[in-house]
Amino acid sequence: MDTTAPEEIGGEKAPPVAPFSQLREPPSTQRGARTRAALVKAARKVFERDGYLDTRLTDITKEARCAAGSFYTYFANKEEVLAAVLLEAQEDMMHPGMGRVQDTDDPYSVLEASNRAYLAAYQRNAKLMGLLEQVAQVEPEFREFRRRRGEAFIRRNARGIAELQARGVADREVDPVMASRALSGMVSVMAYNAFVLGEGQEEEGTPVDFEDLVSTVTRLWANALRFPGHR
Amino acid sequence: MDTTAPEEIGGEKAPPVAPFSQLREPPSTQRGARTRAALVKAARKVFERDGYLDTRLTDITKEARCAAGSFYTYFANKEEVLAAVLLEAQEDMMHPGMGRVQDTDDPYSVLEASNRAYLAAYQRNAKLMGLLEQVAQVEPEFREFRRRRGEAFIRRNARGIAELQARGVADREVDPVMASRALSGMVSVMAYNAFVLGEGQEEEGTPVDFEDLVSTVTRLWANALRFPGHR
Amino acid sequence: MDTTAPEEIGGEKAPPVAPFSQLREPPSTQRGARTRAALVKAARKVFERDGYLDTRLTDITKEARCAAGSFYTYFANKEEVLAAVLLEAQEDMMHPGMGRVQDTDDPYSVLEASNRAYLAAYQRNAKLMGLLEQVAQVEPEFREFRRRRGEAFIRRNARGIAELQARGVADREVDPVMASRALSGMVSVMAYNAFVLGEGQEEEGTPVDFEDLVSTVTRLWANALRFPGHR
Amino acid sequence: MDTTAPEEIGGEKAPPVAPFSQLREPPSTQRGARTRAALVKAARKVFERDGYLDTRLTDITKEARCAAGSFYTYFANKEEVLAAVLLEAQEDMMHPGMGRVQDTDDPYSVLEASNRAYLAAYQRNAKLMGLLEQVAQVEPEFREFRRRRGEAFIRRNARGIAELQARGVADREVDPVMASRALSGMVSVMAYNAFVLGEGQEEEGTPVDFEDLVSTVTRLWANALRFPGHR
DNA sequence: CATGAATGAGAGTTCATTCAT
DNA sequence: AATGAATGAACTCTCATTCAT
Repeated sequence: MDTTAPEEIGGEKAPPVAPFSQLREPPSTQRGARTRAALVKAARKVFERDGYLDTRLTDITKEARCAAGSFYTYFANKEEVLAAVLLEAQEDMMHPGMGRVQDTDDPYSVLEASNRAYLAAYQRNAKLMGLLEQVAQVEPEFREFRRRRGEAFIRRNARGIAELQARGVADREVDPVMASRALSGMVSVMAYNAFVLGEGQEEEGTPVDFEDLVSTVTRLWANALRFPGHR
Repeated sequence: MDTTAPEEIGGEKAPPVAPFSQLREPPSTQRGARTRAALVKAARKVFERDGYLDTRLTDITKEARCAAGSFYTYFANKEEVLAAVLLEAQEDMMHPGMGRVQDTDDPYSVLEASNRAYLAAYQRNAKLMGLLEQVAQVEPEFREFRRRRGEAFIRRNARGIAELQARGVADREVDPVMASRALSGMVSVMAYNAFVLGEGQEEEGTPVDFEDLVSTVTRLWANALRFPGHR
Repeated sequence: MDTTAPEEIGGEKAPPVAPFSQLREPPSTQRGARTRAALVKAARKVFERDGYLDTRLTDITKEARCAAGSFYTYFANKEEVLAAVLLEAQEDMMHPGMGRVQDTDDPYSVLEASNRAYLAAYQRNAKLMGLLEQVAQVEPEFREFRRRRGEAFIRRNARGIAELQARGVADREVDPVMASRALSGMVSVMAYNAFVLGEGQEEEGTPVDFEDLVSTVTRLWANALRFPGHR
Repeated sequence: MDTTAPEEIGGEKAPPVAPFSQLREPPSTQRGARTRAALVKAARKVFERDGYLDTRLTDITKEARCAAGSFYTYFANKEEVLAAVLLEAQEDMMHPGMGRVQDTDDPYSVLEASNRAYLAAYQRNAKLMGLLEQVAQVEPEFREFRRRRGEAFIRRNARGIAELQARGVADREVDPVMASRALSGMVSVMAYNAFVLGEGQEEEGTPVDFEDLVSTVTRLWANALRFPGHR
């Protein structure tokens, strides 16, 4: 219930949005490649630490230990480095890689594994996801990026729901796409609240246990689609 | 399933956060009151049009037809006007006022009415909700404000779920608070996607019909809690 | 042979070019007017001293004894101050005001007076004329400004030549406009060489006497049109 | 009336100005010679296209298909390439090569041929002349270069005028040097207006016919010196 | 209370020049 | 000789905030 080709985002279907379509050509020398990599790494670190808006270009170059001007050898502006950062993290974030689900045909287990994988990936990249939410509020290109990422998940889940409906496992009354929007959304809000907002506020809220999260959303999702055979 | 005292936000339980604790005392003269009101109104307009970050203080004073300096007679900074704007809209946004649901005890109808009221309120204040999402990404005080608003809904819905569980109408396996987080979250994402992001993109997506929205989320919510006696 | 309405430049016939169409509205307070005037005055001084390109905006504000930011209260950029400077000097530069030529009908005297007035005005504003030549090489709007200024002189001189031809005083073989282009051009190069380039190089060239200049160009001009009755 | 030794500019009389006194010795290898030539050629192209100021060194190296650093193997800076470009074009610009004027002693025909040759050369090198005007406004060394070039023409024309005066063909009242300054200036302004400014504005002005130009300036020049025997 | 000009710190960006490879 | 990445000084412009009138 969770397998999208990476090109589906910023790829084949829709044309990539501005800052993602690499303008600068990749560095031709090794030294150049090293510097570029250092900048991307530094950018991720600083963005995650200070947020997109509070990051000055010089903070990045300082962190990457290079001159302010060097930044412009590789990127036209803040947006472009961020795009590079996201592109680099994309793989891991889109392919939760849910391990091998025992090839039980049991839909509940598959669903649970899928959710666990999604949530684990979200947690691993929590800082970046928080960053994406922030930038999406501010830069249309990244709003679009976020939308496409979301759509990819919604589409693959809608496909899964439709299959289950065909097999008589899921309620046929609901529209698979609408249901997918709602349930995928449900999972992502939970993830956002737990891993992005939940961080650093252990003092004031309930820290939410990872497995509780998995089982709650899985249970609700299964119920919502009226998986049969519930105890 | 939807009745919170307004003070619950920015009120009794938790102490109000900085920009909401009015520093300035209300203007003493009538003229002052008029100017202040004009500023708040202008601020809402400009914020909704240009976004929080792209709004310059002078845009607000220009819109309010008063001098730049006058702003500081009433507010210390951008955050404070925004707080005033939100406080003013709060009432409508927290008390969806779901009309009189026929005092049928039918939980499904009550749920549906509640969702309809929530979604309608969200739609009415869509611009402002979008604004809130934006500021929450940028100003901690508003992140807190948003959290409290969310918590209020979650708490009242958790209470409703617990009641239904007590009456044997809802699945007793799920934790009422966790379930409320998940389902309330589900509804709010749908609202955000439909009314905040959905605007102005009628061309590229499915505009989503309001009643479809209501029935989908209600159906999924009811299923998730395993309301009995489905048609 | 020398009377143009000031509006003829940047006026009625052709619409004014960008930096001349004052964007900023004039300051409403007296203090504002004072600051603006100080900036224009300072700008002229610095421009004439350092040239357009080597002038930093802060040089101007420093000279005007105001903060860097204040500049932008009145002008959008360097071009706009320069436009203000030129506009202010325009009057004097376009209306040489050749004194009262004895109403002798003597065309030679009239011509001579006209040339003397033109050259005197050029000399008075030599620095500014040099500046104009510089900017015209760099900013199309000012190239256009220079062109219009030139055209104004050419047109009025062409009119004068045509009249003299009608009265039988000037050679009827030449085209009045072409002749005016050539002869007006001749006078302006001489002025440029003498007053703009001639300055500060007294050591290396012949400083050229003002009256020699007047009589040379007048004589050549008269000859070129074959004024009769030469001694 | 038009024969100057090439050394007269940047040559014998006055010592050559900085960027013209070749610092670098000519490249020793063939490969070096090729690169240098490519750079000069590229520089001329880019300068003429973008103007001196808007040309970045990398634009030149890019056009020449060589690395940024290679530039400094041959030139110390922008000025120096430009000097090289001008030096290369100099020959053609100084020796209009007016064909063989039938050795009629007819001064009018000689004058006309001379003017035609001058104007044709100007037209051939119009872009470069425009460039020279631009740089002269910005770099003293090129102002000096332009001055010397002008002086060369003025001197040879002054000599011509003096001869005609001696032969009784030209008005003896005028000072040959002053007259030459004025009349040579007249021709060069006309050329500048027609060939440098006139380009690309065919739509808005009279494109000026080449032969009209020749005959107008020749006629006015002859008149100004009072050549006898006018029809 | 209202006004609107004045302030000035701070950010992004460019590009000639250097230099290790 | 050639390469092309690295450098960093310099400059413009923005806007929240103050304050004299």
